[in-house]
Amino acid sequence: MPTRRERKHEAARAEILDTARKQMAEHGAAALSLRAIAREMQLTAPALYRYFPNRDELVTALIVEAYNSLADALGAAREAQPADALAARLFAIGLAYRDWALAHPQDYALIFGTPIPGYHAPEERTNPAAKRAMDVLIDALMTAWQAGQLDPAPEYGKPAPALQKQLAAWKKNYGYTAPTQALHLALVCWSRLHGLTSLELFHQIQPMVAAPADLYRAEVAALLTSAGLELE
Amino acid sequence: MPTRRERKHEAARAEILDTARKQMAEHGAAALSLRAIAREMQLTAPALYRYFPNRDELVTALIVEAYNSLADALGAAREAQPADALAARLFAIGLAYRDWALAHPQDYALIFGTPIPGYHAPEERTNPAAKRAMDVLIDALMTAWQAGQLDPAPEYGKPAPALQKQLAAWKKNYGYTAPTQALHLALVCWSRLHGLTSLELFHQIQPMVAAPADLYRAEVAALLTSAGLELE
DNA sequence: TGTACATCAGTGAACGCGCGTTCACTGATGTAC
DNA sequence: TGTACATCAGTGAACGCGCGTTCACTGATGTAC
Repeated sequence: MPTRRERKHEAARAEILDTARKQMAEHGAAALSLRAIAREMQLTAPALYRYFPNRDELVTALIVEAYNSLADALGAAREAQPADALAARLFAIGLAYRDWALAHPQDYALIFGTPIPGYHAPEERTNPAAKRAMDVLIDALMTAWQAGQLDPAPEYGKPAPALQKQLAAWKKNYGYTAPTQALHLALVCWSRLHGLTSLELFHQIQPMVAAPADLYRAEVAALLTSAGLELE
Repeated sequence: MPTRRERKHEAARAEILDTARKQMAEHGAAALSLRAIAREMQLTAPALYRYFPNRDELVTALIVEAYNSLADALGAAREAQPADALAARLFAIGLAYRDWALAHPQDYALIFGTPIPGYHAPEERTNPAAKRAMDVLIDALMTAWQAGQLDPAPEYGKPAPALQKQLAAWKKNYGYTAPTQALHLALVCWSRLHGLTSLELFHQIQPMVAAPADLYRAEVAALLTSAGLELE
């Protein structure tokens, strides 16, 4: 049972993170500064040290929250589809990836963009959060596999021995029960969703295709084909 | 005919850019600073203003050079394959994309990562350089199309009308003669190469698959299948 | 219920640092006659 | 070939700025008896 004081402390901490996110949205993740956050909150900078031992810890907290936010968004998109509509679920997850990125561009940049100079993420804390997001994809594919609906296109059918070995190691490390084929597909899905999203968010693709939504949708559909899943 | 003085000026300018690249490699693109460059060159900071009117101009020059370097690398990879081995050429381009990124991580981050805070790229100068790189891909696909070897997989066969319209606009804008199908495939290739490369370079994928080379190679192979091209 | 004490939030001044950019300047390198 | 002048490279001091972090402190909020 948290005391009144503890609750206040947590609320203040949350407000700092919110303000930080707001700053990121305005000036970019790399421009994050304790002083600017304090200024916006009408506090002096040293006050923040009651809540975070230093700037890096604040950044780490933001990263972890960003991964969780992404995982929640992907999970919610999946749950919005009927439990037995496996293709629709994967499709929804695919679209949700880009939607989340567009809605939280700075969180996206924080996670997937250039690392902030001078900051090094403590992997033992960021990896579990990252895994949560990845697991939404893996679960969707594993469920499809269990239902006998996963039928990878030939090019993804038989991973080469070298790749097979890597996938097996990953599977063992993380304790997955899905076949390595499904894990391979999960990585493929992620990287293909990520490729277009990243190019769009960092303004690489707009000079060529101004509104990449349709391009993205087509790629998600192609992804389903690669997995052997069919909508409807 | 450049005078001796002009040649010296150009050489000094080039040395500044080299030093900047070196600094990027050490501390990241976002930490670029005129003073640090001057320090390393044993100059005072104001001296750099003889060569660049301000910091942003230097960053722009670095970006343009990075795009050109990428375009050169992709072009060289293509040329290293026989002119009639169209599949092999596309495969080589695909592998070269990642190789270049691994060899020039900071140039890659500068181009494709989070934009540097406070810097806004002048598109009229960076776009043409970006186009040079993209054109290597498009050329390869267009050549394959002209040779009647391009046979897109069904999922990429018929772009939906909305997408078709976007592709047609791009084609017209840039004056391409390739069919929109080939242009679509070029974007797909790029985004799929980019997705994995970006995840690897920004250390997203290593916790799962420590050595992503095989995964990447498999994706490039899958890409050829999507285009209907066959190696050998 | 009231008092004595401990805990915590936040302040204000200061630390040493690095940044981009300007300015008036010195000295060397080139050019014109 | 020598001299007078213009051009350019680079200096050193200064500008105003923002940063993360430390420290000793005040005042308010809670706790124990």
